[in-house]
Amino acid sequence: MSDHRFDPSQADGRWQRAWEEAGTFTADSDSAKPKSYILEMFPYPSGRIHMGHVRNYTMGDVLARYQKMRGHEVLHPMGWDAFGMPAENAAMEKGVHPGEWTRANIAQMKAQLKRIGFALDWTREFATCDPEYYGHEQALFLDLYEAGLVYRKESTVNWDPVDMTVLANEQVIDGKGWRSGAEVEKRKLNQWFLKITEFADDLLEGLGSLEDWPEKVRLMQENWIGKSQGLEFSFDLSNGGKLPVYTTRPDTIFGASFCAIAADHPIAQGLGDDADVAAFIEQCKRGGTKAAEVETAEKLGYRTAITARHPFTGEALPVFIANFVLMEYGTGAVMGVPGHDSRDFEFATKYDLPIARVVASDPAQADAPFEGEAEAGDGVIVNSDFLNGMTVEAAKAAVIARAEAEGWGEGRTVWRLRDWGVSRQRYWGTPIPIIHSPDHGPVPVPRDQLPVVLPEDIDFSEPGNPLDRHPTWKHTTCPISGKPALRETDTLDTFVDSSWYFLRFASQPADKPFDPEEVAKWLPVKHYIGGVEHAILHLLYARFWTRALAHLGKIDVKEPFAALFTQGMVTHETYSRNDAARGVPVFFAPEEVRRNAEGVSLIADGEAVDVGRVIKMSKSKKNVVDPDAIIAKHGADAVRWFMLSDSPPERDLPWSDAGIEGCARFVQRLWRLFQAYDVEATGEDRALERKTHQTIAAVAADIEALGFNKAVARIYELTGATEKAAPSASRSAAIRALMHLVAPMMPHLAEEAYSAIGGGGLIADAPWPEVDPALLVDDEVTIALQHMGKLRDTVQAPKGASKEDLEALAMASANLQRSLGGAPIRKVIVVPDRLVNIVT
RNA sequence: GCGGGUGUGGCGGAAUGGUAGACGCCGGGGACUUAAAAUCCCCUGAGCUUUGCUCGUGCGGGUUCGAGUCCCGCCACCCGCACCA
Repeated sequence: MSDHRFDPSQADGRWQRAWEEAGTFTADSDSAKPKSYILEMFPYPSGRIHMGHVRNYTMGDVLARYQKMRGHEVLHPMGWDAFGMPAENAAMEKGVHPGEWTRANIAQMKAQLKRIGFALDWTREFATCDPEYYGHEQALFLDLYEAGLVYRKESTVNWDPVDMTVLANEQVIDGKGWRSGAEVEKRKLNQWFLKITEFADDLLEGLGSLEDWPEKVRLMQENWIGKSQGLEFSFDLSNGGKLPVYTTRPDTIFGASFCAIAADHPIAQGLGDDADVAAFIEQCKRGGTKAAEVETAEKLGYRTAITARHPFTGEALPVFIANFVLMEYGTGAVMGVPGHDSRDFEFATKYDLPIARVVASDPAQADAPFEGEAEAGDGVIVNSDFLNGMTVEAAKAAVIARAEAEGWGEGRTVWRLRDWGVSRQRYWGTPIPIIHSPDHGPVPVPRDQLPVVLPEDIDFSEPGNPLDRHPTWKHTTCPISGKPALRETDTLDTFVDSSWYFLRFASQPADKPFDPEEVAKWLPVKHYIGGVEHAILHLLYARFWTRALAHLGKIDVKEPFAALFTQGMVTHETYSRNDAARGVPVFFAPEEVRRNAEGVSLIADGEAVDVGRVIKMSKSKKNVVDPDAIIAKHGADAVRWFMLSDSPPERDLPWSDAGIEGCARFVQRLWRLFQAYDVEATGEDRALERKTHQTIAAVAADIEALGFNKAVARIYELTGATEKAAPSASRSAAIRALMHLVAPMMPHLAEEAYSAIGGGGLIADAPWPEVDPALLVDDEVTIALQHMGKLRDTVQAPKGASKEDLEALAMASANLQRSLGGAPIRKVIVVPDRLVNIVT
């Protein structure tokens, strides 16, 4: 070793080529080794890799390289979630074809990923916009269709009345269309749905087996599926009709003071001839479809002339049309119990309806007043006839039993989970392989006509769905009658694309979506890593597809991801100035500002800028740092090391220039230490040997638990200890161990050093160092000496010393004796190898 | 609004109910150098009457010989909410 500095600008590329030429990371399905499938959520090809990707993929990369060192055959693939709205937006704004734009982005991002040196099997790469991929997806869609898991129904969308187009939730800003600024309306369209609810129970049940998923994600999915037991019953109406309602709180039925129905409920629609009712229903249509908007909107109601007869008291309850009742959930109608439901409370207060107490902390509190809000908690039932004195649970059962016995209602399980609407009125997605025949209705496209390929010649100059406007594409013939027919012009939700891509990575036959035998070899994924923002939708949909395919007998796994890890975001502080003229902040990028002793100033004019909070990197706040620039400056290993250091992986990682510079310094520091490797050195250093073996074991445990920041800290410690040690065989062994320990994290540096000492072959192919268990335990420990739990002294003791010996050592401490001050000792607590605590 | 999470020095964080602040960054002092960079060494939670003591893990209570950790009640911030991916 002669170079004084490690030069990533030439080493990075050299080793990346070496791995590629050797096929080091190409997964061999036929290998006899144990298999590990390591997967990170594949990226949307937005154009540039961002730090969030780098963090996500670095974590997966460390696991993949580590598992390989541990003798596993590793599958670590990469591909592109390539359909979606940004490509269409680019088409509208810049006049580029979505396909061209996407392909160019993929090429650019792939080159970026390669420069970071990830251990990826690029032979399995694909993009979801490849006709081959989405053709197989169409076949799977038809499989589900034929199995009765696909159907069509009306559903509400955000409608922009000016642009005459359907808007995504993110395109609705404050209830207005993002381009037109027009107030968005709710509109009904016929759309395709997947019957995810058919698997609701199984999806819920399956959560219990996912032990290596974060508890919080399982909880979120559980709440999302939202299994609830309740009562469905019908009110007799004053107009002779019936009103079926569903409630999860039948125990509070004596507290009901009104009924509320959705604006699109048949009864409400039936009253639509009345101008006031029609106007109110119109009003309810305004605003977007987002849950957060619907639920924070002011509760509005229209009191109809109809009343509902209470099944027990016979009282006539007013029936309202209300904007907070959703037709999609339950029966689209509720009984309002203001005392014990916060929405009902707000509504009753506004419309001056009675608020009765039917649950109290104890029977003596039966007439306690409410303190400005509903009480949804547990208690005993009061003011409720035959339910009085029961617990909430018992009363629920009693009401359901009574309703069933008397035949006016029955217990029912209701799910919050709704069927998955997969129709999108857009171009850049998988065409839904259905033909609408004038004689036979919707008919599947015959399998031999798949894939239904998107037309290339499209026009984005007008709003609306380009597929629908295309002059010829949708015109075809009915597969049954041969008569002219129209293609479905909706495309599939891009979540469908990401619901089975992990199966395609495991096997890529040309004639079918995947090979079940290959899938069986690799699945389930051993570690699946991605952002917590996917905790519910993507992960639930992927679990659903896997189940549905297992249900059809196509694969033999139900849960695709054995272990899930959700990593935090990469954040950065923001720099801004308030634009007085427009009253909004103007943001500056990190490279536009300079930080010095006085603070942060704009390079352009030298004047100060406001330093804002540390938040997620985003283009709109300009607080982004481009990985390419950083790699060019510091090398891939420094960036990878930064991604793993300091912050626990599940938490946010604040980017800082000082931090990356520290990492780059550490790369050089290790390089200097590696140069001190001396194969001929002799002599033992027991303490360093111990430290080395303890570190190897601890780093392995930390990596397996994804505690990368802790592994990094251990490596720093061993580095420091090794630097300080005098030359010896033990020191050379420590240096060699360090090369292997950092190999998954700083692979370029590790290869360079390994080759320089003549390690032989690639360190990427070398095994993880062995640990001598005898060296893992220390023979001396530090004992804390406490008085009343306060530290007074510490003392060294042999490991495993007896309680009596430890107590004697404690009593010999002058500091402890001074604290005791001769007070009588009431108790002595001795924790072996830890502490002695004297209680006086 | 509903669901989920997070909170420890100037900063990122560490800590099976048992020595709070490992490790890193920043900062201060020193060495080397004609000088700088690089590198190396030392210090670095606050306070005090400084052999040592007191306070200190978002806030207020509690359990315990002992609480960052367990329990109860708050506060602040972040994420998700079904057409962003």
